[in-house]
Parts: sequence; C-alpha cells; structure tokens
Amino acid sequence: MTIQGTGTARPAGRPRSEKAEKAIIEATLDLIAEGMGVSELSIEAIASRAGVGKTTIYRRWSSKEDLVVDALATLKAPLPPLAGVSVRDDLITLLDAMRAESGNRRGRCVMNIAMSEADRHPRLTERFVQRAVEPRRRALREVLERGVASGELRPDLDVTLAMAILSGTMMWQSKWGPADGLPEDLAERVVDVVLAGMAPPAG
Amino acid sequence: MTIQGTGTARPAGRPRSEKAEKAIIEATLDLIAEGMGVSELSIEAIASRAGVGKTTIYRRWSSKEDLVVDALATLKAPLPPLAGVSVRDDLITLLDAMRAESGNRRGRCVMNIAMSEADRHPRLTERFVQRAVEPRRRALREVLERGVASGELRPDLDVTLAMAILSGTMMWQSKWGPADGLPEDLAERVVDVVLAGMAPPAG
DNA sequence: CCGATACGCAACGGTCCCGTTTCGTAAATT
DNA sequence: AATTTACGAAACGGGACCGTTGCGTATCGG
Repeated sequence: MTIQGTGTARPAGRPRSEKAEKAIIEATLDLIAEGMGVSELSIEAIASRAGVGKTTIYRRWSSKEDLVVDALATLKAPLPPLAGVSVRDDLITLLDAMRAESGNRRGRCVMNIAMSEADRHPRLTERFVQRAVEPRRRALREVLERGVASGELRPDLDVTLAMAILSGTMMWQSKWGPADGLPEDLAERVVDVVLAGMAPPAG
Repeated sequence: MTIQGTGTARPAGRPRSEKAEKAIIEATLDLIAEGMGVSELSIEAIASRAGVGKTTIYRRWSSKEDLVVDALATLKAPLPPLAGVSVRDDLITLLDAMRAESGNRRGRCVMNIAMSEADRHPRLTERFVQRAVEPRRRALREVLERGVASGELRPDLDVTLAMAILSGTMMWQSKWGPADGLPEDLAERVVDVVLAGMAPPAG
C-alpha cells in the first residue's frame, strides 16, 4: 500500500493547484458581477484576470458553460434561518435576504445571470435554477402555505401568484430601484403593503 | 424654382431607399426579439438578414447604438386608453397591456433590452427609458395618485412602492411565468390580490 | 535522480466581426 | 446625355478569441 490513508489514490505527477482553481473561479465571478454576459465572457479575459494560462482553464473545464456553472455553484445560497413564528416575520426575513444579496457584489452575479441569460443558455439556466433559485422558491412557498393553513393568510390565496408578487417586487427594486442600495426597511414595507393590501380597510 | 412644392429641397442623385431602411430596422428588431443582446448584435448579421449591404447601414447610422435606438423608437408604446372610472379597472387595463406585450413578438424586444442591457449601455438605456418606460410609469403613477386622492386607495399608500409591486409582478410573470403565454385574467387577479391584500380581511 | 503531471507563457491557424474602400449598376436631377 | 448619389457585393487590413500545441520550469511519487 503506497496509497494515502484516505483511500483515494493520488495520481502521479504534480497536483493541480487549488490556488489557480480558486483564482479562475474568482475571476469568472468578478467578470459576471461587473455585468458581463456569459456570451461576452472570454476564456482569455478570465485567464488574464486570474493570472493563469489558458491551458490551466481548459485542463479543468471543457466548456465555458461548465466553468460558469461551477463558479455559480460556489455561491452557496445560505437561506436565512426562519423563525417560524409569524408568517409576516418569515416573509420579511426571506425578502430581506434578497435585498441584502442585491447589494452584495457576488449576489449580483445571480441576478445578472438569471435576468440576461435565460433564453440563450437553457442548459446553464436549468442547472442554475435548480441550484440557486429552486431552494428559495421552495422556502417561500412553504411559508405561504403555512400561512394559509394557519389562517394568517387568506384561505383562497393563490400561492403561486403571491410568490410572483413578492419575488417580482424585490427583483424590480434591485434592478431599477435607487442605485445606491435599497433601504433597509424595504422588505418590511413590501410585506406590510402586500399583506394589508392597497385598498383602504373595508370599514 | 426647381424645388418640390413641399418646401424641402430634394438633393441631387438617387434617393435613399425607404424599403432598405425598413428592412434594416425590421432585421434589427427581429434579432433583438430572438434574444440577441446589443453587444452580440453585429452589423454584418443585420445586413445579411435585411438583404442589404453593410454600406447601406453605415451610410445611415454612425453607431450600432444609434441604430438600436431608432429601431426601438419605431415600437411606439400605444398606451391603452384608460376609462378613468375606477382605479381597479384602470390598473387592470395597464397591467393587461403589459401582459399582452410580453406575448407580442416585438414587445419582447423592450423586455429583453430593459432587462439585459441596462448596465452595459447606459446611454442607450437612458434614451430608451425616456421613450418607452417613462410614459407607462407616469400613467401608472397617475392612476395610483388618483386612487389615493379619491379614497379608492389607502391615504398613506407609498405610491412608488406600489408601482414597484405592480410592475415587478408583471415583469416576473413574463420572464418566468408559463412559457406558453400568460393567462388572460392574470392582470385582474394580480390587481385584486394587491388591492385586497394577502391577509384575511380584518373582522 | 526519474518519470509524470501541472504550471505560465507564447505562438499557431482559424473564425468572426469591425469599419472602409472599390466596383459595376440603378435611379434621381439638371 | 451628364452628373450625382445610393445600391448590393466583394475584398481589404486589423483586432479579438477560439481551442491547440510546444516550451522551459515547477512539483509531486517512487
């Protein structure tokens, strides 16, 4: 047994540099965060930004899409823990996480990709949605369904439509809202308006 | 007077072909509608699609942005006439116009540009917003303010936030809603949920 | 030390598009 | 008829990337 104790046989030769790998992914995310679309993203630009030879990229990923998928995958979406006490609080928590991400340098990657590349890169989008979008969507749906069950929300509420309203509002804000960051109480205000409705209370 | 009666002196030589001009703009819009971003849009592709020499394009427009602006300008946004009776009806009219456009081949141009190119082409975006977005935004704001004044909406309603909720919801639907077109009653359902609120009626 | 693999770098031929120029032809004025 | 401008097509030199290859060096196991 000349094999490492871990059980995985280390192949001969110089091992791949983890530093280079990190630099490549960082460079990729940086470029995307700066508004570069996947189509305009060039391997040469990534290599240059990462201080790495193109060979080092091609050795690891066979296509640009694979690289982008892996890069985006490192952006774990740490879903905020939900208190689970009131639906209002949980909704605010979820929406505020979206707000915080839209201000985050890396969070914008997710937005930019989701907004721009949906049509043009369906395979990428599919994997990306499964990894980053679906978990949040599920969390939001669960909160809403819990609210319907508990009576905190209307029994006849169209949960899918409610999800569109909440998500769409936050997305709109992060795209066309004030350029210098969204106000801290935005999520709370959105939730309160949406819960109470825009119409005056029915006397 | 060898000048045309209209008063505009016709310059000597062969006049420019209106047919070619139309073909160029049509080709440009087609490509954008197919999901091509402004950055990926190439003059050669437009010329080829329009059945036109590149010279004919460069003679008329000095930059790609100018061409795109002119092309988008031909998409007049025919704001739907508002009945002005109830705020609910007017909101439904406005939102349903957005729904209809998202199904329209050419309407998608507006969406695609607005979603993807905002960061990368600020000058283009500025002119585009002024021409296509601002009128709708103004109409929506007026309806909401009228509702606040008339008592159909809460007196303390944050109109700007309400606009984000309504617009964002429709945009979200047209981007991630069912691929085979949005349901005809979507606008009505959105407006009713947003007006009445998701919370159950307070006793 | 030796073989194997990875590294950064530079160069390759190929493709796409740029913006310009040239060409022969078409359509208007004078 | 002569002049002027526009037309489509083709070709130009130039630039950006592509994906690949060769180079000398670095780093691993044996």
